[in-house]
Amino acid sequence: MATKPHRITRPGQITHPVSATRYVRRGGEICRPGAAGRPWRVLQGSIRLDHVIDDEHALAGLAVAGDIIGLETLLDNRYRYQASALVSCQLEPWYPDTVEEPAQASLQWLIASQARTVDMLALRIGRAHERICRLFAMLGHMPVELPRLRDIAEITGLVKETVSRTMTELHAQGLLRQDVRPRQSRVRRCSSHDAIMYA
Amino acid sequence: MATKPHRITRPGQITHPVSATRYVRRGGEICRPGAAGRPWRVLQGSIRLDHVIDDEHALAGLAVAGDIIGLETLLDNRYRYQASALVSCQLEPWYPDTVEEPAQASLQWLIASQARTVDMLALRIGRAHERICRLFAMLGHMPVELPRLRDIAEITGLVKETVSRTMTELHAQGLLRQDVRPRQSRVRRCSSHDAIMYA
DNA sequence: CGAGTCATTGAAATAAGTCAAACTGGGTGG
DNA sequence: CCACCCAGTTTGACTTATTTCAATGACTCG
Repeated sequence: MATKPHRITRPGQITHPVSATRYVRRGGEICRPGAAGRPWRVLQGSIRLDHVIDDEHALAGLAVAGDIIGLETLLDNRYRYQASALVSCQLEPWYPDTVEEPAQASLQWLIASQARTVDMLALRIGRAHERICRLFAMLGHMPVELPRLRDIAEITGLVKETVSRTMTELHAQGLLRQDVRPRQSRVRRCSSHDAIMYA
Repeated sequence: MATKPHRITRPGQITHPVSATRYVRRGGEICRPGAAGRPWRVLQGSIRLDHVIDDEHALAGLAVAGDIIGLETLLDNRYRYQASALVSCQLEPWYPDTVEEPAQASLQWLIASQARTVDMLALRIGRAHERICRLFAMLGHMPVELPRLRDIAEITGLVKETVSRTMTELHAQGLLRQDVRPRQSRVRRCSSHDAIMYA
């Protein structure tokens, strides 16, 4: 707080809504189902959405730069999915464009959502290295920061060991930049305080 | 024809448009991307949606009884996906409920779409028999008519041989009704005339 | 420094894919 | 009307990519 003024870790404590850009580090939780909140636009990074039911979680979607998450909050102010950062993310609050006709806009979101579904499904067929490369393509080619192997595994429907071996292979083939390795960075113990807000 | 009056096998030959209910037989095409059309409500049966690009097709979604397909036509009157009947289907034209606020309704569709995505993704992880059983659960337990093995395979991300073997297994375990076998019925040569309309 | 998570590696087990061949049954055309 | 055709299905033998299980190393964070 002292070194980073205006930092807020709890929703509802927004101090200076001048620029409410929100930074979430790799592995951090962005929102949880049932919690109150608003939609966000992803400025940077990539996000996984999970459907959580009885502490079982199932992959529900991916969001990359430009996408809007939490649209369902427009309905009743509640998140339906858990969102967590695959890599470090930058978000900004998003408000519906009142200029555009609401129904039209909603249809656009629907179409975008369905298009994303096609890509997601494709991440679960084919060989391991195909799946992983396809994922990287979705997240933006040549990522500087790599998602956790566990995340990659859960998204592609592989196990983490397979992902690890495949990544090693990809490195050997020069398909990944030398410096891009997943080994670094342990995800901070997730205590719902991973979000860092700048005012 | 003698025993089943009013049966028509070619579109364009609608005789009595009193009820525009549309019947499509297993394997039949319901709509194709780019074509003009309207939304339909699925009354019976189940449908696969495919994203077609350069005669490559990728599974894009599933629709079961109660679902509405072709919502995107509200935007520009054009279908985005190819829809074909996994099993024989009954459809009726669907019109947006003007009573409900459009944006609200659109959000509901979006939420439904995302929920369906979760289920679809689940069809591509786990063992073959788990995937297939999960699919049947989605399509409504204990289907009387079975989708083509090829469809089951493409939806679950397996190959048709694996599906065939697994089905045999399921039969042996009594998990499928004796009379429910996929072997019957060859899908009619698909010349865009598979729709059957009743007046 | 320990605790815990994440990543890596190896060896063995196996479920699923591949390739090939035969069967099936309903359309279709002669 | 019937033989043929063909998509769909079934089955077998073989291959292999991936999972599983287990153990170790690496790095963060408290």
